[in-house]
Amino acid sequence: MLNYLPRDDDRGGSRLIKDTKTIGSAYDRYLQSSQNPSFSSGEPSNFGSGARLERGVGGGMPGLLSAGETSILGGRGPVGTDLASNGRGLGFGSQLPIDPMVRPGREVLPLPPDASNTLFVEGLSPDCTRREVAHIFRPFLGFKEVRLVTKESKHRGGDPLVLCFVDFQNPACAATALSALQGYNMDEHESDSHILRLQFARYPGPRSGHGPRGKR
DNA sequence: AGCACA
Repeated sequence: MLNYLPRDDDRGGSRLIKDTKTIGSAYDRYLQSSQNPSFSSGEPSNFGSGARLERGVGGGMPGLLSAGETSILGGRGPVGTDLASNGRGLGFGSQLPIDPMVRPGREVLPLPPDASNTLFVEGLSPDCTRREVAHIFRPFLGFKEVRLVTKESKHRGGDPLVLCFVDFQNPACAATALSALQGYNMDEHESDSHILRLQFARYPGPRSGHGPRGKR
């Protein structure tokens, strides 16, 4: 039997990403870079190609934001992305434009030494829901899950503080989301009351780690 | 200005 052979829509390239409208402004720079032809080869817009790769494991819109190509520092330079402003003294990425270990779909990304699979996010409004936070992170490639933690305010009568931990499949994916959403204002018109601050989680733990530690 | 889950 001839099984349905995959249409050459990945080759034809006639199909462009058209769902980009639905994404908010915070993702624009990444969408722009996603449309950059230079890595359109490495990043097949796997909307139609089902049998392609299962890179979009976590989310509904895979491939929109890939952790690989946009150097988390390069795409954005302005304000204190603490990744960039850390100034580790290394020319991030400028040294190795292309690495031999680069595989299609997973380029190397200059990561800070403390990078982990899990992001620690604060600055969420007390009434934000898990679903809402998940919506923010889900478009990012490699997103796995989000866990909200509510802590009581230190001051009496203060609103409880909501923290959250976001798991990704690898530190590169986490770093991309971190860089992209750093300083993201959840309610812009409400003044800068809630601005997201993201870090790598201190103790990523078994849940985000790739198995039991102690590989050897 | 705060880091949980196993």
